[in-house]
Amino acid sequence: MSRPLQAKLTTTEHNNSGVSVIQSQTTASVAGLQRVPKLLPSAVGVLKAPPPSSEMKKPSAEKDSDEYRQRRERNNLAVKKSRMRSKQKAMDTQQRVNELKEENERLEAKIKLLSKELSVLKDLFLEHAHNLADNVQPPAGNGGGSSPAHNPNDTSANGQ
Amino acid sequence: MSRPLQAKLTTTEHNNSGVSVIQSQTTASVAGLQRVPKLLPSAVGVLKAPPPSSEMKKPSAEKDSDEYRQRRERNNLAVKKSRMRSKQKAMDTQQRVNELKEENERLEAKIKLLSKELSVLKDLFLEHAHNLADNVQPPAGNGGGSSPAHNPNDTSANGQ
DNA sequence: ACAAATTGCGCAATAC
DNA sequence: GGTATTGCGCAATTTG
Repeated sequence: MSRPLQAKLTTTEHNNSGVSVIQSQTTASVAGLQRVPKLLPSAVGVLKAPPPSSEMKKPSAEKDSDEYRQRRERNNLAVKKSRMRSKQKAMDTQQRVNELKEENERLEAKIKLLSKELSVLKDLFLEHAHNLADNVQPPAGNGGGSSPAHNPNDTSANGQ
Repeated sequence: MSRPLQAKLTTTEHNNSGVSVIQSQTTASVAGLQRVPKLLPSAVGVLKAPPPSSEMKKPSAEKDSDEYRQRRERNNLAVKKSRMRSKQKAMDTQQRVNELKEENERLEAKIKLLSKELSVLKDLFLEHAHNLADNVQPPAGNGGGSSPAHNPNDTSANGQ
């Protein structure tokens, strides 16, 4: 029953319509507290001593304090900034994904092209090789039988 | 007054590990109630018509309402969910970037390899072509002089 | 009209 | 002693 309601117009800026969220806040804050801080092992050790006495460290004053208000405002600013950055970063990352995707396609296309070129050259090579083989073959005692059969072996399986 | 404190364990989900940070809690809640200015920013824009009468749409009741509380809780849940997703998405995107980057490197390496292969083949080709030219050249009146000299021209600059 | 999903915002705890 | 981050709840808005 210390401070019913009146803390609203303390601020010197933004909105502050008449709407009040008094108790809901309570609830909220309670919920907030509920959650345990992640770190500090010390807390763990402390969880056994629920100080029944002295519930609130900063009961009334403190929030009226000019200083408090100032700090809050500063923090709010920082928060805003931080969130903006965060959002920006997310967008940048997304952008990066798009760029990389494009680049990827480009590279893939190039690979395709090179592969094709390569296969053409290889074929040409084989052909020539065969021709050469046929020509080089000394027709020793050639009895009319022609055996141009060049073994149709593998085309050098492109392993990769 | 209406709803002192007790709203914490109403929910049936989330953590609530045994660990408790009692006093900070109190402080927090107090702080929460204390300040009220967090209402609608819309009000800011509405600065032209500050309805003196009927300040708050939901003055007292409404928040006590079981229904209100229920709605809030549901929304809180939804918010949490949404935020989780958002965060997850961000992480996924980042992951995607990494994957794409890797893929990119792979592709780039492959391109390098293929290029090399290609250039080798091309060189070979040229060489053969020259050899052929030399051979094909009818050595008419071969006087024992051997001229295997095939012009050492360019190695087909690899244009890119 | 309604419920879930998003979004902006402030608070407080914490990390740095 | 300060800013930066993070989780959270509220309320307004958007979306289906």
